[in-house]
Amino acid sequence: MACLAQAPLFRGLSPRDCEDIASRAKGRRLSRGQVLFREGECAAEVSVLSAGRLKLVQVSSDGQEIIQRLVGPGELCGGVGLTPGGPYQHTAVALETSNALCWDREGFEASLDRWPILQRNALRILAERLRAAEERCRELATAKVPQRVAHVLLRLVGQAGRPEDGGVLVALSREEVAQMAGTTLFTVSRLFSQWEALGLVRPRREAVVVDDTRGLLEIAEGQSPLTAPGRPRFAAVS
Amino acid sequence: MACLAQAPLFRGLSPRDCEDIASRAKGRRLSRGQVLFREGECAAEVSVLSAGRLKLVQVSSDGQEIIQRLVGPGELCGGVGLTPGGPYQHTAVALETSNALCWDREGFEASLDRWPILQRNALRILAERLRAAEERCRELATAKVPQRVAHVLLRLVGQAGRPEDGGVLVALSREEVAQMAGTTLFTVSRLFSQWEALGLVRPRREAVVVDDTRGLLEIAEGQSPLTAPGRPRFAAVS
DNA sequence: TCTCCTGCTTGCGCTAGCGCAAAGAGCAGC
DNA sequence: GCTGCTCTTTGCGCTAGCGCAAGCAGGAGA
Repeated sequence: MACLAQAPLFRGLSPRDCEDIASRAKGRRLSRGQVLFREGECAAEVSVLSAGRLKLVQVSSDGQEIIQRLVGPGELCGGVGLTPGGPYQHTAVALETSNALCWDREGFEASLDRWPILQRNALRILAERLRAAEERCRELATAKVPQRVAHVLLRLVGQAGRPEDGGVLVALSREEVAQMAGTTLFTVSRLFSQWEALGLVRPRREAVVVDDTRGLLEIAEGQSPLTAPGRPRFAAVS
Repeated sequence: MACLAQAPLFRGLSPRDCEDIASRAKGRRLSRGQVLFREGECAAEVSVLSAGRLKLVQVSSDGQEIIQRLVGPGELCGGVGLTPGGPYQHTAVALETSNALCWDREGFEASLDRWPILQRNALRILAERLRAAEERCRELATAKVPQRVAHVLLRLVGQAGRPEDGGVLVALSREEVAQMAGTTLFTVSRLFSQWEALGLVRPRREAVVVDDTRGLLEIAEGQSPLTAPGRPRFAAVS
């Protein structure tokens, strides 16, 4: 339960209050592939992940799946801030064996009222998440595919990387990376192959080892010749 | 000041409290093109628009501008939920003559503490905004350009449309529409021309009149042959 | 009325990236 | 070991949409 005190949601709360709140939660265990909640269902619970990792996916009307976000230990997911009775926005799928603390909506909102810091923290978390989502929009709207994939990889290294002989292993399939970057598994595969030739990454089955973060950063920033082969566009000169 | 009571932020507050809070605000008048705050500046204020319309823009490292959101009367913008001292996420530019009520960050946060409903409302607003941003991500990642432009137009009809002989006039330039849909002004112009031939819209200078909402909806949903000329993709059959 | 300016249209060429199909490569279970 | 399954790679063709440039047009101001 020590992890709870470090969760952004509980920052500033006394350990005693943390424990009080945690004691009201129901613990849920998920093995890889299991679903914590499903997009469109009535949002009955709010959860904080205590161990493991989830992906939050959405599926568009034509059946395309995209990954909106990964959730790691200490992070919040579920029906936060939604209007009562509203549906979950995502389907939460465990990427590995995970544990979650789950409160029913009513109980959680009662806690928000009782500990104002909690509500303040929730506001901060949503604001930060909104910032991230808008940044993603900006990137999808303006950046080329290689830049986006490189950026996704860099985020994943920080968020879900495990050290692996000299590099960092990111345990996601080509398809999942594609679903985070807004492209196809084919294109991701091709990019990985190119980057392997440059010594940036080592492709693995359902994973990739990142060796040269610096190099990926250059691609993500668009400084690499790989992403800016022609002439870059200029602003009008006065 | 009657509009304040209808602003989502103040929902559930007594008129008396509304007035109290409003009296602490500084009123600002903006004429078309003026800037209320600028991306990257220290976020000193929180604002509610009382009249007019703003666009919230971001510019990416390579100079591309995108429009993240429009703000209408009663809507909130500025430094909400940010960590103290953090920067504004957008530049707010008036699309027409506008009035805003502005609180300094400290005063606003004090009000949040004093009226818990206020904080609850802010949470709802951010959650809704997050939902919208994620939907936009999904669309940018999965939908084709004509679908996205049609969808932007439909949103604009509701958000910023003025009735105009039989249709609804949306007063944004091709470029601005492009910046909302993640494409170029050329492509938007071409689409408008096509749609004009179908009787869906009437292009105007720095504006467009939408005549057939239904037709645009079909394009946005991808049911129109215009957006799905080839074979649509299928899920694998068992 | 003429001029200028800014925004819009449209033709043209081009390429990034998609989508398919077929072949390879790990991994599990028998 | 062999078999089958799923994930991945890669060649190939194709087209949506970008980017430019040239010309058009609607307002504002002189």
